[in-house]
Amino acid sequence: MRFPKTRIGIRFPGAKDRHLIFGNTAAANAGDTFMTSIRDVAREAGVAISTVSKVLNHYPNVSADTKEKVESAVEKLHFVPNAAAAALSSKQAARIALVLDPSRNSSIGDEINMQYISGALNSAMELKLDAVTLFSAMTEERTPEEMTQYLQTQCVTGVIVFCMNRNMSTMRRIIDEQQFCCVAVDAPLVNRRTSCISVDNVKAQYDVAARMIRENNVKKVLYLRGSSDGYVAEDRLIGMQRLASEKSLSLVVANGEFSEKKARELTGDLAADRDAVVCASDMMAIGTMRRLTEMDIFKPVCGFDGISLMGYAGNRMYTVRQDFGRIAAESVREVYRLMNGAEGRKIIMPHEIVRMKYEDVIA
Amino acid sequence: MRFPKTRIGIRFPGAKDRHLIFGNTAAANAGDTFMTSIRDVAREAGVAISTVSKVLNHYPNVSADTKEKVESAVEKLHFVPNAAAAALSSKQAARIALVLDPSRNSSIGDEINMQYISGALNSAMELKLDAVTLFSAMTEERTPEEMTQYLQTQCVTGVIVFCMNRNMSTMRRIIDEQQFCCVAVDAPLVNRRTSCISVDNVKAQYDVAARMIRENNVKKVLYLRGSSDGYVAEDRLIGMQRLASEKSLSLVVANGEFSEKKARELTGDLAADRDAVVCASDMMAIGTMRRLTEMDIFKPVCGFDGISLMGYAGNRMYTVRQDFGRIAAESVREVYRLMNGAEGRKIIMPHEIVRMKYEDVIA
DNA sequence: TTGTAGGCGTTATCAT
DNA sequence: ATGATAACGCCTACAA
Repeated sequence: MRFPKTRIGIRFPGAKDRHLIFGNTAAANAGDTFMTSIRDVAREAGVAISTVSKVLNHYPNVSADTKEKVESAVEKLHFVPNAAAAALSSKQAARIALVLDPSRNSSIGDEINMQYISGALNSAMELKLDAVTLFSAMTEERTPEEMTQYLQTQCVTGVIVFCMNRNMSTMRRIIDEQQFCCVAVDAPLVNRRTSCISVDNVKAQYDVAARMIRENNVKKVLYLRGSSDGYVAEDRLIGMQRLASEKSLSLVVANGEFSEKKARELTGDLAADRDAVVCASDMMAIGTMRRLTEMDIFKPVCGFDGISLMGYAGNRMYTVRQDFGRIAAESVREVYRLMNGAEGRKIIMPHEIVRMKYEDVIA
Repeated sequence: MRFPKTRIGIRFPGAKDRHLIFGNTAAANAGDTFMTSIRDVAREAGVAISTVSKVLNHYPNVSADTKEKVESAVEKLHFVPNAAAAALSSKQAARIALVLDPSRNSSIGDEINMQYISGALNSAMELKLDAVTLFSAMTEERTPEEMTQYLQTQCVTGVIVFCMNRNMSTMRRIIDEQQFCCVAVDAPLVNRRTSCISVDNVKAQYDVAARMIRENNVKKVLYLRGSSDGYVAEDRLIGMQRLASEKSLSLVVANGEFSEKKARELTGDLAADRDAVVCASDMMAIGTMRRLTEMDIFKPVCGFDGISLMGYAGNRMYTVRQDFGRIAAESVREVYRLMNGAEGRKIIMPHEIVRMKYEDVIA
């Protein structure tokens, strides 16, 4: 037995013979996969391989004439360069990793993560970056050294962390070590090769609560804050506190941990003598509203994120809409900038105060 | 100017000099990235490169002694083989592509897609396959030739299509051409190198409707079918028809197109004289239920899919729960089988009739 | 059982 | 402006 048992793949008989007949166009062995290579293009265009490479990579110093010849050969042969070979040769892969946490609070997390993914993938495609998606569980179960090796192995040079929180020690080390270009979403981490991106959480929380308070007569508010694993919870709390002090509100703060369930409980315990409940996330807002409905009392509630589930949650609530797809797209652009040598920086994305209703979310 | 403008990446000064000093451990030029290679491992273990390779790939015919030496060297150096080089060299990449459609009916699609993704990625990791995710929009805007090239370029040998429908001509061609190992989810496409996987849609639709009918006195049912772009709609309809004829039910069928909105409308138009509404998807069930509530009448409704949004939709409804994560995991295992030479086949996954309530979906 | 050497498709250096 | 050619890191047929 010559081949290892665990190896994967279809055998390509004859693949090794191809060069005997120079080029592979003639080697039509059954089962062989035609990988039209740069060599075929070169032959078709009647130029050297290196010239083709120069055309493909938009080098200067190629005559318009040869350029055209090469391009038409490329077209004719449907040639697409082999990414693996390019990466191997240049050691400069145009490859980024997206790190997500799929296990966040189910419904909400799914919607947000899908928006992240599709925003990122579309943007990556435009920039001709290819992307692999990883889960935080996968990064955190590795040591920083293992993770570094893994990323190098995969020819990844840029990483976008969509779920950065204080418990992610491996990713934290990766960021600190600055060996890769990173973008941290919703976490205030910046260095020469790391940028961060988020909405202005302080202002957004302030804004949405202010809007709700302006339209209702509220003096005493219950604020359900998020857990402090994430970095955004503090900012949002600050926004709320700022509003409370400006408007001389009575403020009770409880930790709802971004959990619908926890918010339900806290609402039951603490909401009775409050005029309104401000929640640091939509899921908590939904839990709160639901509980209030069960208790058969009405109080204004507001959330944060702008997920479509809010449209199903009964009463219309104010919330902060973040455009997650756009944030992801911008993150990709930013990591691209970094990969081209730019310095890390902080990016603030716009937000919007909205009122979600069923009619708007239904398709 | 020597480097093309559009190139990506951080320069690694000195990278090309490394071989002058044989091996790269000594070449600690600033900015250089240490790619510990199989060569380093070989040196550390005092064996030949090919021997290391054999150990790594679990070839037989390696003495336990050298095997151990190599393995400890690997561990010591945190060595991880370079996937690009391996793929390039062997032309047998352990790489699969996941094709999804993120634009399906928002909420429902997000939840399902995330379950697909996480199920697939986890399973891929176990099998040491790496996965790239693509969107159907990306596959379908390419010609089959371009797509083929692209996949080869990316060293992809296996493809799982989670959103296969009759409009996807490019993927259809890819499947028919049998150049890649494919798994089609929810589409009855099988050939030597293509498997398909889904629940038994006929039986599932029959089961859930039967359950609902048994517990309510229903004689006349409105069935909201799905659009026929997808392959499952027909099967579900058949299941419903079978039940109707067995139980001598009066059956009215309308095309709800898997749309919540459409289901609302149809409910308004057609439900009045019906005893119950059976929907081919949860989203339609939600739309239906919502409309019935607005009309202030109650009729039993059942859905299909088992998404958690059902828990928010008010009344408890029966639905068919599919374990999308498990389906995805199984799909990956199947594509792995195919990549190892197995033949395509049809796989039926189990389903479950459930009644979703708020308490079950809240976290 | 272990080692040697040639090749995978591309990029980059250096002549021409 | 173009063309040889040596890497890139790994795999594998074949020799030892």
